[in-house]
Amino acid sequence: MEVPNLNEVETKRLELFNYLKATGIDPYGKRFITKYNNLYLKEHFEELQNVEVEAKGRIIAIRGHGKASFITIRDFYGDIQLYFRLDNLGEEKYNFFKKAIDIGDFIGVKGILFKTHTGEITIEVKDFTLLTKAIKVLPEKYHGLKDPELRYRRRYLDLIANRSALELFVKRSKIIKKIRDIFDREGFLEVETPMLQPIAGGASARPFVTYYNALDQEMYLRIAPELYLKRLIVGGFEKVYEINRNFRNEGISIRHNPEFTMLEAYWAYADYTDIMDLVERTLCETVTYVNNSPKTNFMGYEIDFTPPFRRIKFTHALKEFAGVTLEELRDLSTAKEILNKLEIKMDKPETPANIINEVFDKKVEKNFIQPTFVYEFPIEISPLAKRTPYDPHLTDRFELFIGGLEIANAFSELNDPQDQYERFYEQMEAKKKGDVEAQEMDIDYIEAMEYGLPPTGGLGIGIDRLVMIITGQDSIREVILFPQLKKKEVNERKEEE
RNA sequence: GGGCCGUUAGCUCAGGAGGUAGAGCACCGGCCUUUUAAGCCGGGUGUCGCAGGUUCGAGUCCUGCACGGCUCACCA
Repeated sequence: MEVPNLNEVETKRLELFNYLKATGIDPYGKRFITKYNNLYLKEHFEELQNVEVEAKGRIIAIRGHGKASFITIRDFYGDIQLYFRLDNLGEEKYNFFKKAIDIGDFIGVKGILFKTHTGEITIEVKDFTLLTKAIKVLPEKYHGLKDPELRYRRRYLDLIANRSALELFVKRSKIIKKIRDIFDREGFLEVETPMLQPIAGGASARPFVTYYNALDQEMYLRIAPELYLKRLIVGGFEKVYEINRNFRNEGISIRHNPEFTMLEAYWAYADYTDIMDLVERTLCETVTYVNNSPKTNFMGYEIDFTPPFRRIKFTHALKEFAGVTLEELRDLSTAKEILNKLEIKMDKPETPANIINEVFDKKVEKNFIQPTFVYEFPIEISPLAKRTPYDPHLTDRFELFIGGLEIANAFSELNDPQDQYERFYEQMEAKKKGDVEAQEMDIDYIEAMEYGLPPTGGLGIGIDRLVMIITGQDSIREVILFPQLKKKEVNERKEEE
């Protein structure tokens, strides 16, 4: 039998647990579906007062008074107080409670709903049943669970001890549900495309590599669904979207998790200006829905999602915050002087693409606190976007920044297969020169495009970051239930025969 | 990967300048039939992250390692 490492308290509970089993009481109980949840009982007190009701939940506090006790139980919807009296339960049952029931256990009760002298809605319990016995001790009730490592590794404890954590993830669900509702309403169809891809395309990032035994080939966890979704547009879908995970084999930080949730959407016959309007109304409606206001607080800023968002050309943003022009950055010798002046160190090859990226990342992005569309991105860093009609060095592409974070990326999709081939070719050249994030040639995708990709507007929204901003969280780990942590044996068990 | 900081009881934390490890909650025993961070009396339950080193003596000083946080790099 396997015996966990337990402290003295836990050992005693385990003995109790064995005693319960021996005396025919199942410490793991059975079904106990109640008509009302704890919140409902409280909200409908007027009509349920003096009525016999049932309630269930985990015990989070016990306040004993000798021959009576107050217990607080918690279900998903809320807490409710229970009043256990020796007179009501009888000696045997009350003593069983005193002896065998602890904080952390799940119980089900039946009793009369009333209000105490201090105004607390309470169930005067006539009978109770043990639903599940807890062996481990819950974190402390007042200070909660603070240790970030424990909170992330054992998120269930965080959810129990810190009600705000649970509420935050409920809010995350609501945000995603609302976005789905809006896209559905707008006529988009939700689809699923491969997570395992033979070529990791659609973004510039290092992929996770895995191996598929049956096919005897390397596969990649997707870094984006983009190229598959556009194949669907070739196939005749007009409005599709996908909300799911992307995987990027890169550093973890306060705003990066290696697996993160992305919304991608494609809208045939539209362009990036249509997408801009779609993003504006989607975000404003979503924020208003979950916050009861189009405003949020993030990193000490009040952010207002009321349309229209600020719109600024990429070149103007470069000029305004870095004091440089695209032409200067495209000229290698001028660019080097600028990098020096701006005190930017380049680790990557000093190509125009990398230099433009670097200057924009370091000097420009962080300035956009209120929702801001930066549009007409340079061609060098936009290998999948359609060229701007009046300037072949720019693309019909925008990124949306909020709170200094990149939240969305969108463009009129490049649908010229010849041009796409050349752009992929340039990416391959960059890769040969050591750019590990450069994109791969995807001939199969080119071929799809040769059958005709109609003019299409495409969009990607980083859902985790959006949730951070809407819920006011500084760290992406706070909005991901199980953020990526390094492996650690946190719960070693000693083996026994 | 670099820098800084952290790791002490189940949880939240304190441990001056090296001298037998502390508090609150939780838990155990006693009292208490409307409390709610219930209260009162008594009880400390510990591999001080791990491994070395210095020292008569290390939670404390030194080195290495592990994990975490922040940050830089990386990441559109």
